[in-house]
Amino acid sequence: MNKKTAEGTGARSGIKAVAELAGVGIASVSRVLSGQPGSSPQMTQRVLEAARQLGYAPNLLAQSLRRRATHSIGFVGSDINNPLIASIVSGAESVLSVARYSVLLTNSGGIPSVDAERIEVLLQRQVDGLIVLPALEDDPATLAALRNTQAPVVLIDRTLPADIPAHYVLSDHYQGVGDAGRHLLSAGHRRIGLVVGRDVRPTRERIRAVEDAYDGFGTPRDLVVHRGTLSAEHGEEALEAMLSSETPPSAVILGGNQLLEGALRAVDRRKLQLGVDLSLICCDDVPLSRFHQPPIATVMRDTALLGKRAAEVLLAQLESPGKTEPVTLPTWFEPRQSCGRFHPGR
Amino acid sequence: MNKKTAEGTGARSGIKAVAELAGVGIASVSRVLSGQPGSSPQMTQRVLEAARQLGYAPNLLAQSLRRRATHSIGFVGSDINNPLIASIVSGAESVLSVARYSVLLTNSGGIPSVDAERIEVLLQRQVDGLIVLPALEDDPATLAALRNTQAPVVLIDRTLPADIPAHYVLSDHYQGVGDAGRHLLSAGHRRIGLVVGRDVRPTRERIRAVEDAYDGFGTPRDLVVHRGTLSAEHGEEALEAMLSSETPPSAVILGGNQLLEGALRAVDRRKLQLGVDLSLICCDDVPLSRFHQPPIATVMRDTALLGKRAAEVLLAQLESPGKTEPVTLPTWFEPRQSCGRFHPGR
DNA sequence: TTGAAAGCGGTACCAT
DNA sequence: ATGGTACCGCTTTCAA
Repeated sequence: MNKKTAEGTGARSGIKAVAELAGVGIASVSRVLSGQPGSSPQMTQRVLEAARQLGYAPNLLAQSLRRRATHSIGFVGSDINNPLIASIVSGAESVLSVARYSVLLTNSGGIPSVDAERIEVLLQRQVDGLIVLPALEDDPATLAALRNTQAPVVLIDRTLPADIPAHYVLSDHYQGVGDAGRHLLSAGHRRIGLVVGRDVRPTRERIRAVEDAYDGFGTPRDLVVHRGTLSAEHGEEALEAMLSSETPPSAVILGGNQLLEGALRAVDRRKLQLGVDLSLICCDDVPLSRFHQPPIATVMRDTALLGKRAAEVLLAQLESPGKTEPVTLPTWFEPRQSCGRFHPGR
Repeated sequence: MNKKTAEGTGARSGIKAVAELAGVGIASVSRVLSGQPGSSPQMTQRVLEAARQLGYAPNLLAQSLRRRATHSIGFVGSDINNPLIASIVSGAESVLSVARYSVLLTNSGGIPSVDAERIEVLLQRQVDGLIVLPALEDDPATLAALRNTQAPVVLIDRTLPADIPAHYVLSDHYQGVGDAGRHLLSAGHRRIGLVVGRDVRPTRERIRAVEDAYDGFGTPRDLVVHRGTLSAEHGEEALEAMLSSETPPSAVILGGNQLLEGALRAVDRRKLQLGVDLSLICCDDVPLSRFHQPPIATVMRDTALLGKRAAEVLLAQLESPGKTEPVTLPTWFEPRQSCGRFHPGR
């Protein structure tokens, strides 16, 4: 298929080689290739032809250095293995890639110091912007790293001190978990367990939501909060702990999808029947949970949308910087058999 | 906490500013900061102090341009939402990040032309290497893109024409699926359905494995192969099609984890009891599948390891280029209730 | 040991 | 419309 001689010898040729072959100046080549106006049709032809012959491909590194823009953004999350995070990344990537931005992905493993370190590296790589899901909202190193840049930063499901110039895309956990709580209370549950992660916005909102639900029922806040990491292991531990207490809760809300697997292990071991012996509600969808026996009631949200919105906010800032209002996306409660049927208050 | 004056004014200062503040030459700063030998203790001190004061952070773009190495690698996959891919990425990222490499992540959506395009962009960004999971093994554009570089390329679960210089990390699908097939055959199944994706290595190996299993039993190859994408939708379609045929298979092997959800929809709709009315085996683990009622038999593999090995092979090539033998990682069959109990051949 | 200067591969200003 | 050239921020001879 080689028309001429050295077509596609490997993308080694630079703009200089193209200029030589075309017998024109370097500046002209740059103009034509970057689609700037002010080139005669002949010039355009010659350059394009030469570039094609040499199989020229621009060195984006050099271009970025000179233009002071890399057309790349950094994503810092805890763990891409979490389908929640994966979905967010995926959503963000989809809108960024149509805008021709590349994504630098980093996993911090949920370790605050790693968050900070990774943010620093990404900034050194001169990313144009950052989408961050930090493990903590008040880690000094992370905050320092974030303060250390002019590049726009979008946070997902976290709120940072006001002195950090950042943009926010949040989920309305309060609504979904509130509905879940009210559902349980009107089903007669009076002692509800809530498994949560670290003290970040979703955790606070979920607790507040259930507390307010109790208040709305004029019932004492008999809420059992279990804190830890949002892992399957913690899900198991948390359920074990709650269920073996003197006065175990009759319903449990899991504040994270990863908890479900562990929770089910504990439930299985104790041969409890979900929806009968214990009501269970999970926050965030898990692939097969609606096919579980019984199906697992879930507080849903569109996680891909979370990533998309974050990317959109970021792109908008890249266009024209400025302050923005937080974007809040809905969550909703989907009752399923695992949270049982109504039965009169005890 | 600001010791001196302008400490941390934003990472705007370059190596030049450091040199000026320290009252030394630029070259010396570079030497000290990049840890090269041949600097007096005083020089080292002065430079370090100046850098600290200015909150200097290197511009990795400039460094990469000059060094002709970016310390970054590109990952091209179909869809990070697939927990399988997510796990691979995660595994790769974990070993790359300890080697201080950054990862550029791209989703192709399983579209061959997008694969090619994304590979091209990553190469223009001068990634030092590539880990690729292309949708097809013979897409001309993708192959051309891959041929277009000196950078080492590692393929996962794909084999390319011999003229492409690439390295391979593969799964031994033949073993796991073979065991699954033999399990079904000895349980008395004679007509087995196999749902697969496009014509890539895993698909071929799985078909071959079941065929050989039939042969090993001296039984006619009564295999029903259904081809399509590896989506939940296709899983549903495939099962609908197979189950509504005149002579439906009594057992089905799903050649991809995403198929399971769809398959379960079809099974539920028909009120079939898995392990009794129909035996089902899924390739690759799905989070809750072992908690399903009944638990889903699965052909397992360590997907994170797949990513780790790929990264290791890549790093080794970056150290010292050369040809390598394909790395093959095991798969194994885990029988569970969904594939029923033994019952005599019909 | 140290620093001046020549690039890396582009972009963009400025004069022609 | 075109091309020379300074420069982006850093590394790396090379000479002092």
